Amino acid sequence: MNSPPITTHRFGFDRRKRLRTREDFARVYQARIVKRAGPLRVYGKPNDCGYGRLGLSVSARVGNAVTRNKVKRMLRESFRLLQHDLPNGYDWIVVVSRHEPLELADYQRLLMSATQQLERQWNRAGS
RNA sequence: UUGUGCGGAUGUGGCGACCGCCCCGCCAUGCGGGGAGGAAAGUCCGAACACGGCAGGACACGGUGGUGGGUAACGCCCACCCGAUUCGCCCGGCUUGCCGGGCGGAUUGAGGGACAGUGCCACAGAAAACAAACCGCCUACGUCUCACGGCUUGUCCGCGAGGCCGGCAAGGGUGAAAAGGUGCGGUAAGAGCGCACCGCCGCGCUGGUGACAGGGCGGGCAUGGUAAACCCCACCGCGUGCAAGACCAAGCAGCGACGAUGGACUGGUCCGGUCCGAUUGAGUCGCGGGUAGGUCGCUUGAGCCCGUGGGUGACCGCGGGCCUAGAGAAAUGGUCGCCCCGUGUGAUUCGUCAUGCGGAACAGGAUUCGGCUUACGAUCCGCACACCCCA
RNA sequence: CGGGGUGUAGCUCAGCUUGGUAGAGCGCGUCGUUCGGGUCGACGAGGCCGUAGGUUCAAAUCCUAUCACCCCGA
Repeated sequence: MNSPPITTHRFGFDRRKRLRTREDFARVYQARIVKRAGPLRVYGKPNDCGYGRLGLSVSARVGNAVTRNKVKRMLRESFRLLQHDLPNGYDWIVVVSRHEPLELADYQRLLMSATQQLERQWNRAGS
């Protein structure tokens, strides 16, 4: 309580940790490794950055601009808080289909299970 | 008092802690400052700005449509005019519960022209647009037949009934609409046939910037509806849109067909203007190849606030103050605590206390402004209606 | 962000230009044909023309707003 947790982890989420170009997205999509988790489809592919990066794809079918923004904020916040617990060194793309927005904890749980399944799949393919 | 509808105003409360996001600045591992809306929405209008070398003319096409004003401009806003609906009061008429007129209030109108022309008006109905006559009404005039009466015995007169030729458009009926309305006179019956009032048309007068209003003279009346049908008139409009466009960097590969008073700039056509071009090929079409990175445009603007003056008002002038997102796979969020508000439950010494839930609707900048339209929880204000209470 | 289009029977569409009767094919139901089914033939049901206003005597059609879906543009 009176001693704040001393952590070496930082929970920032700046522009370097996002997928920003057409090539970034195309490279992950072309790996064609995808897991479904509730309303989310998560694509994953290892990168050589040494940290995880996130890209979001939320089409207009999900809802109007307000609900799209809300979903994207939830997913970014989930990734930000979980970024040291998720499998390290991957590029992720989360594609969202139409649904009612969920709580933050639900998105965190969905993201965690999908990324762990993807890592197992990559390890099997590598070995 | 409560509820509903319409119109208007406000637009997710305050403080703090931690973890974060976008932009800017600095004495730069950090610190400081700024960070969604009234509709940011729909993209329905109008502009700014950019490019098309110039942005010009005619036709076509599209838009707007009472008048005057506001504005950079508008299809927006303001004031006024006119019409429609409704309510109240007054007057007149009669068939006494309806019709007509005047005044006032409220609401409302995409509100130029239907005597420039063309088209359409289904069904019903006799007739749907230089009127006509189904039922009906009439027998005065003309004529025929029959009955009766008269005396001057006739191709006579009177009277009555019926028919024909006719007269009429009041009433019935049809329809969304039937060719001015009401009343009186008039007539064989009727009718603007005549008159009064109202309406309509023409001419001129007065008032008003004007739409228009008022009254005068003349005309018995012609001129149905539809222009959110074509169209006519007046006014406006060149096209494309920040994915406009300017610059930098990177990268590639060409091949085939067609092709000449031809092609490009412009789009629907033509004119004007500019440029390119003649088989060593302007350009068009098809196939194929390369790039999808960066900087600028990018936020100081018909800007906002306050005061003051002018104007009925929209709005405008003057003075002072302020700088208020500018990112581009695209930011303004999450967790928690306290206060505050609403509400449920329990306790209560009726002052409150404890605890649970909720703090919201419509919705988020994407070049920028001015409008319009649509969406919207709660609170407040105004109007209308309903209900309840009191008198 | 900008530009354009479509909503009509269960499905695919016509009708809208020039306003008065809502139609076609497939599908569905009943009957006939057949031993039975298919094919074929006859008859029939099924529509607030996406929604809401307006113009008109009259609107699927004309005008305005709104909702949903689809396409195109560096």
